[in-house]
Amino acid sequence: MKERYDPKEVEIKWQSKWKESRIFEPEPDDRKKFFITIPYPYLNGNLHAGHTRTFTIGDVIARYKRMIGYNVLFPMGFHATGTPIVGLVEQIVKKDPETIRVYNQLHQIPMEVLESIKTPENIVEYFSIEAEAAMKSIGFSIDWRRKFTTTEPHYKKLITWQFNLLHSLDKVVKGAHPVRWCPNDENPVEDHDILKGEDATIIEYTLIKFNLDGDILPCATLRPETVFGVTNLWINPKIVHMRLKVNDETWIVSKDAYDKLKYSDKSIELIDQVNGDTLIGKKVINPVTGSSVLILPASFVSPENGSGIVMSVPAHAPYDYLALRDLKGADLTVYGITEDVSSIPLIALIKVPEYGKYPAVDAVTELKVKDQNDPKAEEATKIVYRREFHGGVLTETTGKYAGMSVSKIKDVLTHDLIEQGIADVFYEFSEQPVICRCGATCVIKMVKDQWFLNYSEPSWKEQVYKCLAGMQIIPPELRVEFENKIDWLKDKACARRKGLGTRLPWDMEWIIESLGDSTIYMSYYIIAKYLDKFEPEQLKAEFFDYCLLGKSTAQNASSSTGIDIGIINAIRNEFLYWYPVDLRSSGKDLIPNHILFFLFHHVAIFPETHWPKSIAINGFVSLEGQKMSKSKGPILTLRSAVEEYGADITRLYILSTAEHVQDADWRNADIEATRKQFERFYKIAYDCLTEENNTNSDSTCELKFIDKWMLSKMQYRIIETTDALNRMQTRRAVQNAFYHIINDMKWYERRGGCASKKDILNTWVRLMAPFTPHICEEIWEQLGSGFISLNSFPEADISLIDRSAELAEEITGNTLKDIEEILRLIKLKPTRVVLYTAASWKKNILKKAIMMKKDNVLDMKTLMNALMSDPLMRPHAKDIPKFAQKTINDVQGMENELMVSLTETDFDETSALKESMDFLKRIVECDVEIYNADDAGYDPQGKSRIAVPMRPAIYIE
RNA sequence: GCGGGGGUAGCCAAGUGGUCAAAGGCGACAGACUCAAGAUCUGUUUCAGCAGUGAUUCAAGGGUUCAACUCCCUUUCCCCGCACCA
Repeated sequence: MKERYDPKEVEIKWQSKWKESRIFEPEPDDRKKFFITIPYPYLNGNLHAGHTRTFTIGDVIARYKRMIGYNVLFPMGFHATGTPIVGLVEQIVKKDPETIRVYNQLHQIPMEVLESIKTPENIVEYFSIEAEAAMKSIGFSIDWRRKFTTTEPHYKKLITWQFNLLHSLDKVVKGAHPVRWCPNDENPVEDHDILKGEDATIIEYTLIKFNLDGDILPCATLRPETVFGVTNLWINPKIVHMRLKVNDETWIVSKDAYDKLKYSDKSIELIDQVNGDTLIGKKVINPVTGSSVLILPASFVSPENGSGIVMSVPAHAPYDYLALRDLKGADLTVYGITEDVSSIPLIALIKVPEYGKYPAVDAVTELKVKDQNDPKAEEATKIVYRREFHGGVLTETTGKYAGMSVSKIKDVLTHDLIEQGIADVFYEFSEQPVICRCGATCVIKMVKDQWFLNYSEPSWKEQVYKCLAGMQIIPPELRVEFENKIDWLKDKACARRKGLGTRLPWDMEWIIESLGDSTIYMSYYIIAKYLDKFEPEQLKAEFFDYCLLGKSTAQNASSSTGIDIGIINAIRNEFLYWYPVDLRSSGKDLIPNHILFFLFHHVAIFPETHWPKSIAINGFVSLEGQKMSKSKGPILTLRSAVEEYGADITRLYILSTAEHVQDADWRNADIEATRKQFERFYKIAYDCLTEENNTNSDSTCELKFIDKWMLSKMQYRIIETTDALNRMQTRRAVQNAFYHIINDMKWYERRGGCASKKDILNTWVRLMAPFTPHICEEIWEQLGSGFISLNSFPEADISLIDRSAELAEEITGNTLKDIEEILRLIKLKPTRVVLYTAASWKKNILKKAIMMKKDNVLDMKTLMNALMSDPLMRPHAKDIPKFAQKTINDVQGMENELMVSLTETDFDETSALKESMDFLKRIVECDVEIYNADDAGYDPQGKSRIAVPMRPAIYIE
């Protein structure tokens, strides 16, 4: 161990020793196993600070588990399937300036390398080498024998097997789904291809088919339940409508709606045009209630929204109510309407606590909305909608749906109506327009004949809920998030036309989408170790059936694949040993995709005993307050961080800067501070080890309060660190194992503690080993034998917890603080400091009060009675009430631990202070005297009277 | 809109009923060391105070309690996800 800390030297030394000794290459044995995985990185860039955080947390847990006796499997692979790598190659090959800049300057790829990249394979090769080197440089304890890339032929065999299996289980089905579509490019539009309307989402409307003499007038609505309250339809008389043949029906819709329908999965044929005004005054049949309602004119109806035909529900929609009211007295005879339409009776169907029978009417009255053009109409609509959605219940008007809450009805009702053929689904963007990069306006297209993983299937979801219920989620608050996401997940298109990946085995023109192929790859880590034992073609279904599922026999698997039966047995046994996954630790961005699919596929394929055990989630990392971006910057690569600060400091910093799902902000000023603290740690260790060699007095020196205090403190640090690690609170763990102990050591040295430094260091280094393994190995080399990485994690020794020593240090520290505060205020250089510890009668009162608190009988009356009956107390009768009252207040809020310490130890304040007298003298630079108030000695101002337990009185000259 | 997470001193950030004027870090200021700078160490950093104290604070407002940053209600602001993309 050198006097000056050189991270690089230490890190290279230990990384190569670990490698030579193969200490992170576990084989099954009789220990308990722990299988931890981190999502493999996607190879379209270098590992950055975000990866650094997620992976370091995983490595710390792996190292910790190893030190507490588990046989730990911590493997790593690389993800390369999908489209981004293909896209990146295209950009690099055509020398896109922005791409070249980002990858050359931010990802730090030399120009000659960039120029040599021609194929996706080049990218995969380059980044996989870089990523492995990066992970090694920061000291992750990964078993590298098991690495693989998802584009390898062997791996594709697993995916083929998996999808065949899912297909046979009816988990992969054919269907159609809506996508954002550019009519000009004739392609789905991805996020980064959108010029305008990036936030637009696809909204599903229900289309209700009103009947007009055989023609269908479809009305799009987000609230299908209101069909029960329709009093009329609205049509804009100035708009030309289209009559269409839609499948077997005839529809009338606006021109815009016609354009949209062309991209749906229906067959559409234009018949002729219909002017809006010719429809007004006619009567249509409400397909749900069977009632006949009038079509009325309304200028507010816009052809761009929905079908261009609107159903009117004045009882619950302020606009409809207002429009109807506005028609009062209007002359509609031109449309053949002679009745007074404003007297059409409203139909209520939702009961909501805030309003009477007609919520729209009440809202309009309440907000004093004038007419349909009043901006407040919008507000009224929002309020009514929100209140009805959250608190509304359907009334008898809705027949069999009566009593259901509005928030639950939509899906059920839509489903029912579609089944009866009286409704349909209509898609619309949440905001318009959505413009493609090419300039064209995007539409929503139904992609037909698409392959889906039918995640929405209730029995599949049921299994996932069951799996989740049996899992530990870290942090626990996130469980509800998982439940919501499972609930939200719909069928997922799982095949694409382009990108890297495995072909769908039964429909070879499709490539399996790259999220679907990243779901059970954890099982492949077990196989990946044996890749040199067989060719890809040998990995037939029988192989996976037996090795992963135990179907049939090893003999059969061997004979149908030609793989040695010994290998087959070894793989099966290893699988049974390592599976299931004990912990999957990931960034929070992967919850709604990778992590969720990981659960779905595991429950579909594996028996319950092999379902995952726990999931841990962590937040992102930003740089000096700015969001990182792989493709635009800023970005900080793992390698450059390690280059600049060293592996251990980088690890320590990223672990300590935020907890769990909280986002971390990487700040150079802060990591510099970590570096300084770390160098201090190194110096303490170095001094301790070299002192030990020179003098031998330490171990023979008698233990003082301060030494016992340090040992005691250490036990708490161990307890806290262990507890934090068990909850995967790495920040808290580092606080305790590092920062708090540093501060303890500061105080310890300042107080002149001398004993057991080496013992303390021994514990401390082992406590730190999961976080900063390199330096700890380096120190351990001088302290113990073997690798610290394989040594045991410290366990707290309760017998070393010393409450008297803690009280002694507390009183010393507090007294010093008080003296310093007085000195600061009186601004004098002291010549004499006199301390008086509290009189014994006060200590008695405190103890009595604590005892009463324990028995739950503490109050002023009881305490006074007890005190006054004690003859020894009588001399102080005058002072007792005031002190007793104060004591009661103190004791009410006193921590249990302290009460125990005060009553159950034979701690003596005077002797504790006497022991630290030399220290106090040194700090205040004058003579210090200590008396007990019972026998005050020198006390010119009678200060001893104000002394209370744990708070000596002070007199300064 | 739906769902999730947040709002604590100049900044970052602990803190789920009493040990809290509130850990830790950064920054700032002062002192020690130094010819000096840096590093390091010590202290201060809401306000007032020449005796260890007092007053007012934890987004805003209200409530529960002997006691609230901590529990409940209302309001408000910020961040993230809402998909076929890894």
